[in-house]
Amino acid sequence: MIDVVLADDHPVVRAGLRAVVDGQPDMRVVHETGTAEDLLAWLGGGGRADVVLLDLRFGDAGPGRSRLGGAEATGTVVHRHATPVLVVTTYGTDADILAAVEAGATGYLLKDAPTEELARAIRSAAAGEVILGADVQRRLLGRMRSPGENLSARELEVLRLVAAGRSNDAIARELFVSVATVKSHLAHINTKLGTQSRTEAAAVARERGML
Amino acid sequence: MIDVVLADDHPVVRAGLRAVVDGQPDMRVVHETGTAEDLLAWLGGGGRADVVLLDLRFGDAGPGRSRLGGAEATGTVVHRHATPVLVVTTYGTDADILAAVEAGATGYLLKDAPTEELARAIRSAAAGEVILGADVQRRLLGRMRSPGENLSARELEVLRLVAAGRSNDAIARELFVSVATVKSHLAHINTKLGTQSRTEAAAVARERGML
DNA sequence: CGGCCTTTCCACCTTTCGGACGATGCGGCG
DNA sequence: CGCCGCATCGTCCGAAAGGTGGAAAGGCCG
Repeated sequence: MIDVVLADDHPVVRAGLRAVVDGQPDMRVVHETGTAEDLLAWLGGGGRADVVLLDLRFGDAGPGRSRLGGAEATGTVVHRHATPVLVVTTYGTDADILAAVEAGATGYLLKDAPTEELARAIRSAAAGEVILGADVQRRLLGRMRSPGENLSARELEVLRLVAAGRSNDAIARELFVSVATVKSHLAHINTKLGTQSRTEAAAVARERGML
Repeated sequence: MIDVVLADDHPVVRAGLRAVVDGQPDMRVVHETGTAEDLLAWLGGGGRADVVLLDLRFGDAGPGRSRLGGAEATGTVVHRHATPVLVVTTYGTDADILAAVEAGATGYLLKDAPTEELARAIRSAAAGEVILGADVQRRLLGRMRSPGENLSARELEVLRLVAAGRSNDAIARELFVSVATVKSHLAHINTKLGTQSRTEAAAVARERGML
């Protein structure tokens, strides 16, 4: 019997996952939670499971912004509690997937996956195998081919502000550097992304999920 | 007994909605579908329901792009089949909400709404009442207050290209007008949105879901 | 240690944008 | 009919952004 923990901030989705899991003869839901903190608290308090299903987007919409992201939670669960994490999320942007995989997620599925695929993935995850959905694999490959992610931390920071619509001057003031530096970073960004302008860089960044 | 039809392309979410509905003593699921075409075919083929729960985002992720959007489906169901539609979707951008409300949706809920709220909304919708989730109401108000959507069709077209990273020159060539015209539109856009630059306008446009 | 990358900055120059005018023609509306 | 909003073009000018070509300081790694 596979013990499954559900961690998703959408009650409806949680109910759906529960329905799928309960519909399988060889698995059951042992805990259900809507926040990452809850999940870690339960695991820290003696709870144990064979696999954790979690949504990468925790507290994304509400005004009480990100307290604990899904990626961090994944890392903690995998490393501290030695429990495989199967990430089940709605929108699989490249950045999300990469973050999850880097955090040590055992699998990554989109919510529009059929229920049989989900059940199969849970069994694989419980067995310790790494499984990525077909969609996800395609996206990962596409990402690898594209010349992405060479950006340094600073450059990414600049890019984020550019995408937010700030001017070079505003960015310079915000980062406590000179305008020349911002322009320099931006020049590198444009080179690395193969773009011609700040706006195009912002568009490409969004497309690739680097926001 | 309230007869409910589920229309959502995510099997997991569908299972969740079914679990919620089946958990209520006064309602039941009479049909379940993953595409808008299916939904319309079922209704057209003699099926009837007291309320339709549907996801605005149909066929959004896959490569086989949008065939029939949730908004169009909503309009058809409401007007042709005189059946109330309760939109239940993940991300409630202003544009989505507006589209749904304009299409005649009876209600609009985010998927992170608690199950009781969902059940209440279904009852209200079946009774013909218009109900918007608390989150949604807040967003709509915020939208109304903000000086948005005064943009003309042409301006919006320009804005879209700007957000895609095109230069004025490229936009001019793409729209078969002169650069002066593009600049003129952009000037109006910046005035209407209260922005200072193309990049900022693009950022604001994304934030407000005008993409 | 000597490259290599990152981050910071500079100067000079060209291109692009944005603001501030104005002008035309078109279509709707009272 | 005049007025207004929209779309289309124009000019002039200053500001912002981007390209080129540097340079210096610090970190990392073989």
